[in-house]
Amino acid sequence: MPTQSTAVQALIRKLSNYGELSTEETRALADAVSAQEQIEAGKDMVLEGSSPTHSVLLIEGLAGRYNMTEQGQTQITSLFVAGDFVDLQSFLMKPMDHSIRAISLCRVANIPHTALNRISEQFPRLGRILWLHTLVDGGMARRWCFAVGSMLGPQHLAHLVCEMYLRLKQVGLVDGLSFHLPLTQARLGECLALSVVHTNRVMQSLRSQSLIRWDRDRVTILDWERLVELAEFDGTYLRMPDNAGPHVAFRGETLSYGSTMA
Amino acid sequence: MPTQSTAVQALIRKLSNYGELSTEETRALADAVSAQEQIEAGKDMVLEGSSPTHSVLLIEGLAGRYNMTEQGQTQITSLFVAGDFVDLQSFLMKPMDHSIRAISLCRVANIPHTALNRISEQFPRLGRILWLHTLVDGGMARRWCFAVGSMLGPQHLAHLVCEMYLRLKQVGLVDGLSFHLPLTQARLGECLALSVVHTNRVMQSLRSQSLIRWDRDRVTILDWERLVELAEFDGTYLRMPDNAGPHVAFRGETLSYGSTMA
DNA sequence: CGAGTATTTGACGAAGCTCAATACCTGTGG
DNA sequence: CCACAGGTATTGAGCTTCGTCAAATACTCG
Repeated sequence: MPTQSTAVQALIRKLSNYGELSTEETRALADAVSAQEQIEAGKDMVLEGSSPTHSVLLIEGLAGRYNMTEQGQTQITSLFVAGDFVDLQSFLMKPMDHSIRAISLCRVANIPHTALNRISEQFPRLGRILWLHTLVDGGMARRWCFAVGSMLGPQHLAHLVCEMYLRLKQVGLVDGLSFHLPLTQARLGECLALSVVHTNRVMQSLRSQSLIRWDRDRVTILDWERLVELAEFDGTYLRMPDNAGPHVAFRGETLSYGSTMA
Repeated sequence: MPTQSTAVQALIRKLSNYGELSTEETRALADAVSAQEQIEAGKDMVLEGSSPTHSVLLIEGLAGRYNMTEQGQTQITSLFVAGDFVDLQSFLMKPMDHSIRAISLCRVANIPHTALNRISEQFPRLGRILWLHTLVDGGMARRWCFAVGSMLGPQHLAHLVCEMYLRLKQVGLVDGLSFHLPLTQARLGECLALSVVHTNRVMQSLRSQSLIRWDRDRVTILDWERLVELAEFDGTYLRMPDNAGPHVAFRGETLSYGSTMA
């Protein structure tokens, strides 16, 4: 039986990317995390218009942030993997202006906003780290927007695969150049702002160029270098401490998150 | 000669949307704001790849956050108006993963990150308000992404006009249903992810429906109700304290930003 | 007036959408 | 084991939105 500690471990791993955590800080977080819950694939875990009293931490599974037009067209604006806070911003900003849905079966834990309030008062440095977490989330949203607006189908898909590879690698969920990504072509189209039919054709394009294999839930990168080149991928915006990709070039001298905190 | 106090006033007005500021907090901010600078239209004020030591406050003018593809195609992902912090996130997150350009002649002031650090330690509540400011910025980026991904030209332009109207109204820069917006069709196309030619045709579409007038730098809304309807516009994501539009419906019971702070 | 920029128009091509049909895959009950 | 149901992937055909190229028009400033 997975215990609460699994949730805390995921959270600690995520946050310590942005700064070391003391024993007291770790304990404070551990005390704040609720028991885990399961959420079925396709069910919403946070609803647009609601004013949450706690934030949701994703322990396992794939989730997505989305908005819908009145005709029911869905646009996914972020994907979340294990270790991600899916709605930390709801701590300070309510009501929700989007919903969050479990794409595969998810395990989540909650942290009450009262606890976040206490933690960030008592441990200002940890509060900073939480702030930074929301900033990285915002930076990823801007990059997603850039991709949706300026890339054609194949480039965009290549970009998404690069991003998901690095994010999953960071949390230890890749196997060589292969990883589990339970996105149907319909969901993928909602990420790329493409119809299902065209998503299928875009995927065939990358397959025929021997860039990726995508079989059911399993994605395999066949040529990382060419994939990065096609995507014009630069992972700076992911704010990862190590250059996680096999050959990824990060621009900029040194990655210095929160240098004013040092 | 506009003095430094102009900058502080704009900043105070902006931040007090999210919470009242005490005299001490106001003074701390005033002490932190530098003298003003001018930045010519078309010049960058913050560069991708750089690691700023201060954040830039826009006092007057129009600025835009953008990314460019290798072939030089530009995507604007945010617009900034008077009173906006254009890169508050660089306080904690460096290096920049995008640039910010003056679209018209801009007046700006700087706040050193060392000062932000001191302020947020000394006045935790004000620190929270700054955090919230970055969250609202992130929320606007997600909405922009939604719009780019899911709206056709005319609806998207209508949405942009609705947003800019409310944001400019909030800082007192509208005259009835008319406002100054120095965006050429080329720049507008970079916002909407459309070519200049098509942007022109989209604009003619809204004009021929008698929804807007857009003459040089001046935009006039001719029928707010129908414009909102076309755009499916819901201003919740702007987090404005009052329902600023002539007839805008905000969804959600009460706008409660930072309710955990109360 | 003349240069430079911004807007507008026309014609044609490319990217992507919709509709419709077909194939495939997986789990269920008989 | 098979048949079936429901979801997912794939293909083709015709259409829409939007891009590119090229040219003409208008506006602004010196």
